[in-house]
Amino acid sequence: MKIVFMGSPEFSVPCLRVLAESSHEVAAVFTQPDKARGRRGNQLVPTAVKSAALEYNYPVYQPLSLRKGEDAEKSMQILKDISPDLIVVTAYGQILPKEILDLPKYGCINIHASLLPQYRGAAPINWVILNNEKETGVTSMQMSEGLDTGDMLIKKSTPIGENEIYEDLYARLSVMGGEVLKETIDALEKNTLVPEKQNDEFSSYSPMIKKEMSALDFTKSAQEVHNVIRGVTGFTMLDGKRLKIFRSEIADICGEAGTISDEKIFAVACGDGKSVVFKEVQPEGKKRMKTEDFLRGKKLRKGEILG
RNA sequence: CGCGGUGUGGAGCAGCUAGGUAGCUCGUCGGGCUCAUAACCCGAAGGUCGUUGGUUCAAAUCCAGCCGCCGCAA
Repeated sequence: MKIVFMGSPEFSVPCLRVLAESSHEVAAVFTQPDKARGRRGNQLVPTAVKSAALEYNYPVYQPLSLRKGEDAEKSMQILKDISPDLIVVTAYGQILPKEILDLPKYGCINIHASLLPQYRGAAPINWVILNNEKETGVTSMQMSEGLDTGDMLIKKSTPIGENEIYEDLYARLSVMGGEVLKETIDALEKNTLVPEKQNDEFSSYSPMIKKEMSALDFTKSAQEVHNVIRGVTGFTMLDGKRLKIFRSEIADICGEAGTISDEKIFAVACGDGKSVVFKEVQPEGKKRMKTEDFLRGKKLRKGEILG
């Protein structure tokens, strides 16, 4: 088959590699435009998918939009010229117009990082952790006009560990995404796919993550604080400086909410009489490090207030 | 030229404002002790103080450029 791939972040890369290692032809790769990033000189940074695509010498297109403007028209023309049998989309970051959805013979297939119909939308991996889910997965679907509403094709689930963080899950689901894509395409060729409609009654939506959501509120329960740290990386203030928290655990240590309840292991008391123990942190201007390393250079006092 | 931080043995840091002996908490290695539990005691190795140049009798420290890492903002 002649396939066009659309994706942007690291999550999409395993899917692209699956296609690259298959017998199918990748005729083009669409990804988001390079973003200005960095503090010095605003350097342009390509997406992970672009970097990977260049390894295989695939033609890369980075339209600003597929829906309107000059880029959209050009893109449409490019796609028509290619006339792909299938378009594979995963975490592309743009909504495809119906015209494109209808273009390929087999339509467009999307790989989504949740067990649909739950957690449709942009940030399913963050939200399953924020909501303390015990299980999530990857679903492939035949794309339709709605956001992640298409008929489901293949679904794979995986348990979420108590202390597992967004990064861990992201990496795991990313690999699973590749596996699901492979199975989906194999089944498509053998014509053994059984599309299953999504039950909208059980659907839920996971909106984009906002920065404020990372601010830790220690008046909440330790579990809730723990989930924020795991799901979106927490941050708080210590000594007037910003401190990011990447990993944590819950411990039965009492204390006044928002104060250090055990200075030797960096435990902070929460609103429900338990504490979160920071396991991996990053001080402002410093590298990310394990708490034990952080504590070698920084002396904490019991009762010290955070936030 | 968006704002700012930072670079010191293997790790995390102090020292820099007021230039003059390389320090702390760990780790590693050797020895002792034997359960004091993130055990303790003694000893040792290990550093061109990011880099280049400048000032100076003397620079980790002051000045300038460059490189690296990072937070915020986009």
